Amino acid sequence: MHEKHAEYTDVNEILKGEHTGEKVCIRGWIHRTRNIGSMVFLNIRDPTGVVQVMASSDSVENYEEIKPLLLESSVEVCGEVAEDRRAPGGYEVRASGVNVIHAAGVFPIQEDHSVEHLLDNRHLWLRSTYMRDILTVRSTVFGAIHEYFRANGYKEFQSPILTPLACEGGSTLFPVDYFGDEVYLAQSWQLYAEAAIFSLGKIYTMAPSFRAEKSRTARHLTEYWHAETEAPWLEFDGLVELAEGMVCNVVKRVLENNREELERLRGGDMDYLLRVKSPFHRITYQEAIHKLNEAGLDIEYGDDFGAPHERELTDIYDKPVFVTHYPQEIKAFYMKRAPEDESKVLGFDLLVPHVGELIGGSQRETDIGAMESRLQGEGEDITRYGWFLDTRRYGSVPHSGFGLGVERLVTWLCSLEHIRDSIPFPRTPNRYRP
RNA sequence: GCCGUCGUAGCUCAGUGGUAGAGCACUCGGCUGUUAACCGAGCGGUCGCCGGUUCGAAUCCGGUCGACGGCGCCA
Repeated sequence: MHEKHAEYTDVNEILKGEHTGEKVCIRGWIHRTRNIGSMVFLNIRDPTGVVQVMASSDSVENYEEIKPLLLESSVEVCGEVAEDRRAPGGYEVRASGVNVIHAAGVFPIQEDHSVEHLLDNRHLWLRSTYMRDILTVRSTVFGAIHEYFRANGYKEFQSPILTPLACEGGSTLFPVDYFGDEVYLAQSWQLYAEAAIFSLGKIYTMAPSFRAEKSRTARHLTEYWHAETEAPWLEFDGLVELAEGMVCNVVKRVLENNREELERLRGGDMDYLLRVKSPFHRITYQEAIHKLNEAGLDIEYGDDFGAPHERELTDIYDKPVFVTHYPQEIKAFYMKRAPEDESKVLGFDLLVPHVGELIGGSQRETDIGAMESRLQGEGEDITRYGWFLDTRRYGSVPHSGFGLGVERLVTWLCSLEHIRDSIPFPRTPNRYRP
């Protein structure tokens, strides 16, 4: 046993050659181990990287204690850093002391693993380089979204998670027993936000949203983080610019802060991300239908896009693409009609490769009569929207907002096969554990 | 909700009607420069579950449960 050390060195500093020849102490977990008689090699992982430690029966007094250590045991190691081409990464720590913090049991995750096994052991799989890289990018994404809105004068506003009403007719809600009454887990912040802009002005949030749809796809979660914004006096063109600016800021920040992680996750293909700068492509729904028909897909004006249509549109363009001016029949009741053509709405979707719809937004309808007839047309009980309709009764102003699926953003940035890896503990129709 | 694939050792899988297999992990032994170390030995099973066909079922049939992949719906 050696004495406690006040300072520990990050593994990545050793791998950058910053401590060669010095005595350092590191602490972390055994990532891999190789034992050849009276010498053992321990690859030690900390949050910054993995470095090889060499310990022999001559160099450490408790060699017999460390020789049988299993993967993921936690240790402190002190020793001299040496540059050595035989070591993975080119550097190793030649141990003079190894302090066993905890000798782990047999770790359930081995080299061979299935998707199912990794999901069952998600709490342990978080330790993988893969998950660490994604969650590091995710942290930057959350920070960049907060930063963008605050830098543009937006205040953060919170709405309730337990709510008595739906936001959009079609979506399915998770019911919750509220002392005998039925309430629901929120699927959007928007309706409450539309009440708050009259007080705070420009606002945003990042909060969980819940959808009880049994969507079995690589881009749906039942619980996801929803970045939403709402602003008074903001009209459609300004809204599109706001969305574009936000995405650009996130891309800029992850490229600045997480270049290494992104290169590992994207297999070195960074060209696409480096292209993501203003302006994005902007086409109308009508133009999109035309493009799709030209490309040989069978879709008529008035149909909503399916996965193949979104895929084709994102393939055509080399950057994210805004699709605007959808027919009002296929969009939500709260979207404002386009003044030049009442059959269309001032709404947009931002489409990106692989994940499809990243953001949906609109200028909001302010005509209370139009909203009421629209809700009735969808079979909604208008009395449940009483308080919300008050936002159109007392000093109504033009306003706009959008919602972004944060996990879809992370999935897109990291080029993930499935959205479940963009969140630490994914909730999907078939899975709510661990 | 619809379509499809798969459930065999702790993990990844092979096994198409006749005594349950391999690699890895783990345990023991060997090895002073390993790179997913290597060599030898050992441990390890209600073949998802229920029923049926058969002299005999991991294998064929029916049902059921679970997971995964895709579509639809959405962010």
